[in-house]
Amino acid sequence: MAYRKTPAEIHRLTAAREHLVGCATEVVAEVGWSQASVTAVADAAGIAAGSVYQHFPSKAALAVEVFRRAAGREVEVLGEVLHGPGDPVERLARGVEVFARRALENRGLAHALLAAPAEPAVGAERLAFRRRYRALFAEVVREGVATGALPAQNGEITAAALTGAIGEVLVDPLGAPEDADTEALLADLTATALRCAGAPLA
Amino acid sequence: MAYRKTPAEIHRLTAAREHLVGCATEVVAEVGWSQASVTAVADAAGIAAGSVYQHFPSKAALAVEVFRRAAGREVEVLGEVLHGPGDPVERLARGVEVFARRALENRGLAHALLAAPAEPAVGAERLAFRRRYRALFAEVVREGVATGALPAQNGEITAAALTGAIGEVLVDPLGAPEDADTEALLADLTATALRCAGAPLA
DNA sequence: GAAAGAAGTGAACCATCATTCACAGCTTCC
DNA sequence: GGAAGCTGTGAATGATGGTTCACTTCTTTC
Repeated sequence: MAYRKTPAEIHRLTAAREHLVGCATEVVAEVGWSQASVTAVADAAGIAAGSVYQHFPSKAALAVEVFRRAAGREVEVLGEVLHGPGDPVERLARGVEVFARRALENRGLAHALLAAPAEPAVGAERLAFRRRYRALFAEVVREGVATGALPAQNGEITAAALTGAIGEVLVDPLGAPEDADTEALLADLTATALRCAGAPLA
Repeated sequence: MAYRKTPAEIHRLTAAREHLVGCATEVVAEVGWSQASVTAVADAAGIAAGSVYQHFPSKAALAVEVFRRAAGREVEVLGEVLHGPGDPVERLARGVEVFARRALENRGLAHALLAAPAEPAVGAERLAFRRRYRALFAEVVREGVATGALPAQNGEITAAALTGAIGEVLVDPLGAPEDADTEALLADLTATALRCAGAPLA
């Protein structure tokens, strides 16, 4: 009598879940959290509203999953660059540039992750991820201070400042449809970030 | 038959409106925008929920008024410091310090103005005010570049970075009930801001 | 002091959505 | 092939909270 899921069925279910998360991410990137109703997301995924609850216990849980997936990718990429080869200042510069470039290449999503108004659960997640960005930056800053490439400073504060500065500089461009000169923006942002950490001018 | 408001009555009305705005500000500072329902605000002001609509056409209009009043004061104070006496770098340092100190002295309100989730109308207002902060900072940075006290840079970008950096550095302390060492935080934040603008170390 | 008009009240109204649930359609198992 | 159990459906449900409105209370005017 016991009913056991066949591998194919399991695969179908997880695929459906992945598809739902993917579609939800697209909807959020396009219209923001506030407009991403359960109905809108379900429609985008081609399922009924009620079916969302086969995969997630609540809308908030789905939203958190969407956020974690997308933000997790960014943390990972940033971490790889910051832990990669090169001296601390170089890595910091590349980290900022890569982060900003990826945001500008995927504006809708970046805006949703960084700035768009969201329900409390997502807000909490945003805070948590900001701490992770901060921790990554703080590490590199402390390294730079240790090697003497950067002046003595409170690495945590500098890291928080970097996180905030990057977000704020990007907010306007993220809202605009197309930026006139992305490269110039990236150069200016990177330069500002380096100054913020006290790196000598190139 | 024409009914004309007596001066005393006009005064009473505007006083009631002021009182409402003041109470709403307190409520928002204490519980945030999301918890500040019309009923809660009306209760705090000692009036009925319906009476709110004698003074404002909608809850959003009241919220915007609350935001503008409070944020306007900060812009004004910051502007006075940044336009005050002293060389650009000194003024920048004092501006950052004064801004942060005021925020830390009135944490609830500062958090509501800078970071707390809010309805779209308030979000738009927040963006507008961030542009004003940015414009103020940009002015001083450009001055500093002109006098040679600061290295060549894109003043707008630096100003945006300063705005974001200050906000981000303050977010955590604003959430905490009481900070261990406010003065150390202020010193670190100011130092970071100066580095961000490229000012030589003190 | 009485009529007329404005402000104040708060319970009812209404719109919006997340969530549920009775039912239909498939899959598994024997 | 048929019973049992799981997934999918989408209209109904329910909670929330801003807004309205018939009514009361206060103010002005003559």
